[in-house]
Amino acid sequence: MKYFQEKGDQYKLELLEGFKGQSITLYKQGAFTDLCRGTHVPSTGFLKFPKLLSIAGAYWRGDSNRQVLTRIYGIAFPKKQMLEDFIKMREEAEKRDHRKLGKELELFMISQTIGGGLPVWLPNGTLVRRLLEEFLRNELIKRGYQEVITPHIGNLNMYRTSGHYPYYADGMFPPIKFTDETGREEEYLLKPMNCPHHHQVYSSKPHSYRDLPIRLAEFGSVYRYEQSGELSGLSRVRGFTQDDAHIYCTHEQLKAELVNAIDLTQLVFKTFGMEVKTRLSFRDPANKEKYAGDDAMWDQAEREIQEVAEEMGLDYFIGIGEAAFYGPKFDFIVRDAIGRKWQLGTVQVDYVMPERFELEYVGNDNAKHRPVIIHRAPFGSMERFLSILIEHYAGNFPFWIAPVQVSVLPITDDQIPYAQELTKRLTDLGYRAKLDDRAEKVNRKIAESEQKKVPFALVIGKKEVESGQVAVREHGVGDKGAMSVEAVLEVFAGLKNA
RNA sequence: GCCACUUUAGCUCAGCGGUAGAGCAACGGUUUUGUAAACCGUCGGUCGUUGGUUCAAUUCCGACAAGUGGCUCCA
Repeated sequence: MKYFQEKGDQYKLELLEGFKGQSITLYKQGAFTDLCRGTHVPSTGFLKFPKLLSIAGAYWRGDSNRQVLTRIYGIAFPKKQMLEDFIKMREEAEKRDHRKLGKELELFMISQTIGGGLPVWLPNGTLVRRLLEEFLRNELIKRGYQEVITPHIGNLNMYRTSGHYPYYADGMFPPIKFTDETGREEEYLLKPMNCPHHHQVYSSKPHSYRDLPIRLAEFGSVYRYEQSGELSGLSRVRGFTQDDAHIYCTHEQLKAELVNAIDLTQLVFKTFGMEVKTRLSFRDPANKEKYAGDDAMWDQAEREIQEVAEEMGLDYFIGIGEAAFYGPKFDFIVRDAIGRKWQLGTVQVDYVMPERFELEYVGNDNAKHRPVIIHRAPFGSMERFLSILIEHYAGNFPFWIAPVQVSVLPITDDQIPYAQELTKRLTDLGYRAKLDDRAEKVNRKIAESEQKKVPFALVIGKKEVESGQVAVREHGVGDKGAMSVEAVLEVFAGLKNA
C-alpha cells in the first residue's frame, strides 16, 4: 500500500482498501508495477505483433457518477500473419455493417429532420419487414395466438399502476399534458411497452379457466427515450416495433406455455441460421429494492424458469441482475458483425402485473384466481432484428426475403417484349421481379444487379428469345447457363418458402 | 448523459489561412450491347450550425448539434 501511496495512485489505493485482509498479487514489467488479479504475460516481449485499436472513456469502477478514465484498447498476436488476419477480418466485418448496407440496399434511413433514433423503413426494408411479419404471423395462427391492435399512447395512470412509470420515467419521452374542454387535466405517455394495453384487453371481459391460455399478439410500436450516446443504427433506437405477445395462463399451464414460447423463438433463430446464447436473467438479491414482488414469488419464478431450461436441454448461462423488475426472463443474445452482443428474443415470467391490474379468471372451483403472464417477443424488435439479419447475411438475403428476387435483363431493345412478358409472368406468380430495360450494356445491368445483391438475374438475348429460354445467373455463384422458363420457375418454387 | 474522435456535392472521399475538387449518381446526347460498371457534355456545395481570432476562416480556437468507438443505462 505504501508503494502505491508514494506513487500517488489513488485508484489502486482505493482498490486495496477493499482488499483488506485478503492476499493480493502484483505484476512487474520493467519500472512498472501493477496491482492486478492477473494474469499478465510474463514480459511485454511476448507481445510480438501489437496493434492499438481504439481509445475510449470509461467510468471508474463502472459508476457513471464517478470520474472518467481513458481506456486504451489494443491487441497483440504471437505471429504477424495472425495480426494481419485479424485486421482483415475486421475490415470484412465493417463491410457487413448494417448501417452501411442499409444505405446501399436502401433498406432504411435515419433523418435528423425527423429525429435521431427514429428509423424510417424504406420500400425495400418495408418489404423485408412485411415478409418477416408474415412468417411470424403464420406461426402465431398455428400456435393459437390472437392478434390485437392498440394505440400508440396511453394514460399515464396506467403506467403508474403497472409500476413502469416510477421505474423507468428517465427512459420515457416526457408525458403529454393537456387540459381538456371541461377543464380536466390529462397526462398521456407515448407507449414505452405494450403490456398494460394488452392487460386491458384481457380484463375487458370475465374469463373462465376454460378460456386459458389467452395469447394476445401485436406488432406494437413503442417509444423510449434512449440516451443520445446510446443510439446506434437500427440496433438501439428511440422508436421501434416489438413482435410482442402476452400469454395469460393458469399456473398449471405455465411451463407448457414457456416451452411453446421458447420453441417459437428457437424456430426463428433456426430459420435464419443465427447463433444464439440463452441467458436466464435473474434478479440481483443484493439489490432487492430494484424489483417488485416478494422473495417467495421470485424464488418460485426463477426455479420454474430454470426447470424449463433444464427440461428443454437448453445450453444457458445465468445473468444475475438482468431480470425485469416484475420477473425473471429468458433472453436470447446474438452478436453483430463486429462482435457486439445484442438481446433479440425474450420470454419473461410475470406474477406482478396480474396483481397490479387485478387480472382474474374463474377456476373450476368457482373461485377467482390470478393468471400468470408470459411476455414474449421472438424477434425482440423488428428494427434490431433487421440489423442483425443484414449483418448475418452481409446483405445477401435468402430468396424468400430478398426485396427484389429476380432481375430481368434484356441485352438489346429487341428482347424487351419477351422480357416484359417474362417479368409479368413472374410478378403474377408472386415473385418480386424487376425489369431493367435501359439502353445499357448487359455487363452494366449485371453489375448493378449483383451490387444490389439480387438473388437471380435472368439474361435474355437473341438466343433465349428464339429458344424460349433464359440465361440464369445466380448471385454469388455466377453464370449457370440457359434454362427453360419452366425449369427456372421450378427452381424458384423450391425457394419460395424459407 | 459521460470521454475521445469525426462532420466538404445525393453517395464515397481529396484538399486548404486568400470564398472548393475527383469518381460514382442525376440530367441531355451518342452507343443496341452476351455475364461485375460504354463515350461526350451539363447540372450540382453559404465546406454541420453558431460565436471568436484575422485584412481575409471551409481551413485556427470555443460553444452547440449530429454521427462513430467505448462507458453508464436498457421494461
